[in-house]
Amino acid sequence: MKRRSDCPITCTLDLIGDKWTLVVLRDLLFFSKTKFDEFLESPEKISTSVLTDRLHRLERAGLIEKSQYSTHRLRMSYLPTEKGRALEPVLNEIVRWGKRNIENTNVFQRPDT
Amino acid sequence: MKRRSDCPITCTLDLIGDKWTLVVLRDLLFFSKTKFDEFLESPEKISTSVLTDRLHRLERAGLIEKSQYSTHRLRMSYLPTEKGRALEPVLNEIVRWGKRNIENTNVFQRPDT
DNA sequence: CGGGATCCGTCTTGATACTG
DNA sequence: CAGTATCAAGACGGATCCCG
Repeated sequence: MKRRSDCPITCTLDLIGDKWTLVVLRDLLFFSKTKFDEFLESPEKISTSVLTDRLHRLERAGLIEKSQYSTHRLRMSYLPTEKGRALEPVLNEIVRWGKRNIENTNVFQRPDT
Repeated sequence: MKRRSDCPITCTLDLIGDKWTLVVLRDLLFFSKTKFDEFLESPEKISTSVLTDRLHRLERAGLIEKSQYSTHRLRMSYLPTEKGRALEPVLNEIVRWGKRNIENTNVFQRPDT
């Protein structure tokens, strides 16, 4: 989606404000996933086309960096940039809210939740 | 979207993780908008059908409450519940990130940004 | 007239199957 | 392993309709 206004909330949401993107970011930031297959394994069952799309968007937005970590066979890894890691507080607040306001969410073992 | 897992992030996103919902929440929490028309006036130009849908979802999720504020003529107002107001920290973190990491976002005068 | 609901064409997203 | 191609499903925008 194109930029819709100059509001910092709207602009941020235009980059990351959809469910699949945030699931990918969770996997990157909280579970340190880096490979295509690892993202596919998450319980939400993202499909390959959506995953490809979201990884591209995140890369274009400068939130992750793609690199080949093996010379023969293409083995890609996706790592959050500084800018991407700066989203952790946002994710943390979402976790806090979710745990307090939604029943039956799991324990989710991670630092400052 | 139905609940996809027991992850607190995913569950939260299933409720509020789309751009229009969060724009409406911004208007509710930061700009104290309460009336249908006020939401329509925002620069993002939400359409009436989408607005109707999001207000319903937020109401069903228990994040806002609808009430009639005038006896004759139906004049509705939408107010955040306790649970809805608890999302402020999430929005605040989004604002912080947006202002730091996206060019040309506006000043957005609100408390703890 | 305020406050929506509904319909419809279009644009976007997603699930699967298949490939370099 | 890391995607693309294809096609189906769903979300959106705008107009119009409806009801008190």
